[in-house]
Amino acid sequence: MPVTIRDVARASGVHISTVSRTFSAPHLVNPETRVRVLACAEDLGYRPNRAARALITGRTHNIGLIIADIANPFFPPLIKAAESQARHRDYHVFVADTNEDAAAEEELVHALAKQVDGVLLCSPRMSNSLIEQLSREVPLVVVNRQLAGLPCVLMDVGQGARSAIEHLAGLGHRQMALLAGPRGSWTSRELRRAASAAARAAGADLTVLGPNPPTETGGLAQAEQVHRAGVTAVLAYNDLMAIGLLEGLDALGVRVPQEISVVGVDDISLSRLTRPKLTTVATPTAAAGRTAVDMLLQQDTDLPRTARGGGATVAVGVRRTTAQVMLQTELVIRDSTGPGPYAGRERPGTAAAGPGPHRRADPGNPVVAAGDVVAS
Amino acid sequence: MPVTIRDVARASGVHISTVSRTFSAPHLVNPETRVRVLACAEDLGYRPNRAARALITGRTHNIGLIIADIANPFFPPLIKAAESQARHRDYHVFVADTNEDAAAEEELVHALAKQVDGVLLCSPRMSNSLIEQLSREVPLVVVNRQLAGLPCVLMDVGQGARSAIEHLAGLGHRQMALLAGPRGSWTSRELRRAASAAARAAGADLTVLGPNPPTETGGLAQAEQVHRAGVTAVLAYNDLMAIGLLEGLDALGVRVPQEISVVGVDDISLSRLTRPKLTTVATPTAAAGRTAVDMLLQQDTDLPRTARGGGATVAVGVRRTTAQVMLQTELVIRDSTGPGPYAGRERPGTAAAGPGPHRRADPGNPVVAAGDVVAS
DNA sequence: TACTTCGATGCAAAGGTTTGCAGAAAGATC
DNA sequence: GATCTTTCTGCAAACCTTTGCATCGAAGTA
Repeated sequence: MPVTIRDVARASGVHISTVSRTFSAPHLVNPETRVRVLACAEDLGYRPNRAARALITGRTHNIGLIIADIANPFFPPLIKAAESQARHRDYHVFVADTNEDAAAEEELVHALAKQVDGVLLCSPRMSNSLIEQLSREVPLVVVNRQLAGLPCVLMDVGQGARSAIEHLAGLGHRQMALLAGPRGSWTSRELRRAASAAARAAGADLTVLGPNPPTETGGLAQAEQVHRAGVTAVLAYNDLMAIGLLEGLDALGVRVPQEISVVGVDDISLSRLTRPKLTTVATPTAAAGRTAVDMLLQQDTDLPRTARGGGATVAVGVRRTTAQVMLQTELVIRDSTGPGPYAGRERPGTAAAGPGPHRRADPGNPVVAAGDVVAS
Repeated sequence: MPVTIRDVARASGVHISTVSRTFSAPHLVNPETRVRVLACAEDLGYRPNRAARALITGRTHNIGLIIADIANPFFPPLIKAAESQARHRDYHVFVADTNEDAAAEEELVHALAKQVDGVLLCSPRMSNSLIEQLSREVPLVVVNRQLAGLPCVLMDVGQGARSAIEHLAGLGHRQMALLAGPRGSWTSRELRRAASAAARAAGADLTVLGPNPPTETGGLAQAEQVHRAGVTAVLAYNDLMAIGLLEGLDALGVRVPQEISVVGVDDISLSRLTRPKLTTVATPTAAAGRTAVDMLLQQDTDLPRTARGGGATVAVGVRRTTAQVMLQTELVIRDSTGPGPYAGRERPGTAAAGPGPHRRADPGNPVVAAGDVVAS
């Protein structure tokens, strides 16, 4: 029933190899023949069987996309961008969800390895060493994790945290809390590192609460803790947690931003819809998706998959380019942050943020810190 | 470099066919041999090549999932459920996003057809006839669209709309509006049909506004229109639009629910977070995802794909079961609906909804309306 | 002992495509 | 007119599995 290359060949009176070339190397076939073949193919509704093609070329034209949680609104823009970028290059995307589980992650990489040309690992929860190990099984691009020797797409949440803390300090806050993210998250560590340093520089105290699940519930559950800690400003690991916190504080009768200021990270579309609207560190998720796909496909064209032909395939030192791309973030000031108890009594050296809300700019050009590494 | 079945065969001193059987028909191989082979396979890190297997068995063990818009929070729970159900059965899910575009939908079905065993078409925007035509190319299960002769998973939004309208009428509303969804949406038509009938029965007027894009922006853009229409209650195509509408009304200084009551559809997690919290018709999205996968895989085991062997494969009338599953919805009353101008002056026959908010019950058992159809 | 049965394994074809190589026909060069 | 190119097409092997059939040895039966 399914129409194969053979049917087309028969219908157009040429050999199957000519049909094959009509599609994969058109310049090698006579224009007249080509149009005839194409007409027949169109007519019969022929579509090349990708499995068969994959078998011989070693390329499936699929890429895997492993993410922690589709339900987190942070990811869909990334997925959409990755998908559309992939589609442009005639690739398809396999999306898989790990439910924030490191074990599921490993399992999925294995399962995907043989049926994709590469995997995008987004916000992994696995250990670095495990990721490195898996990268020997299938080409990997890692998003939101820095890993020497592997291509990474990073968002500069450190800079974002710094801006957020400076913004808060500028508003006169001295007692702050950081709602940490899940264990195993590079972003969370990065956030914590940068926020601590920035707080110290601004002469403010920073209490770290967590780790927490990166969800509304995670934020909600910490509301009381935050309240008891006596802080006047909070930076949350992501917007979802910030929103949960907003909920929880509201339930406790704590007013935002009058009593406590809240800052999120990600700038998901939801953050414009809460009351008060959320001040947040915008991360360029779509750009990250696009960039990651590009890097994977780049890497992929570098190293040909099938070593057919001649006997002992002497591995002459495959050259793997492992660029690391750092994408910029930006603080978007809305209504969930306001003056703290020390407002007006600012310390010198802490830059006061301008009064008007920043509008989020274009994702901007990636700051590329490329490095070449020669692997075996 | 990649380890094949041949490597395992060599290492364990048996023929490749024995290795193959060790995995696909273990009962046919001697237990001792089996453990030896398995040990070698484990040792070498062998994973069967799914492309090669697909080529001969005709099954890819992948399924395609085509949805209108991943960024719509309605879909992620469906995707997660589908994925986890598929994984249980050793299947993987290809997720693709059409950006609400009917043409992209068709294109994607074609592209996916050859590399999946079946496709889940969620909330399609294509015409019925096109869907039917595509279903001859690849097994299809349709979600949120009723189509004779094809397996469908439906949510009873009609019932939901009825409950919503009755709830509003019970609160004393007589002038209502329906914010329609996108063109081509079965759900939107269904909603409109049921809401109109229910409004008529309750002696209320129902103005239909739309079609609209099913997004916050779509709802926001209609706020002024709604205001001008002089209605006191609105049923929106989905929660996202309802939330956008909430925004827009707020901007116009219209208070919800004091001046206008708003009801959404879907019960996305966000609807608990808006102020006021959204009254909405909960749809069993996760159950829909699970059910759809089950139906697809069921259908798939029914009709063997490859007709190898014996000469003319006389099609003796393949029996296609085309069950249609209708899942129940439920009205969840929160804070965005309140008394209308006719409160207290209720007409007999309109059941007043209880005051306490309904808690959403378990997804419940599907109401199955199964039918057997003999196709060629 | 001769014959059947049965369980385990090997053999080889098949699935749809790509691709190096070879052959043919046509055109160019001398 | 012979030789060399060039352009196009055909041939057949290869990719990695699965699977119907054949084989073979051992156990069971008469």
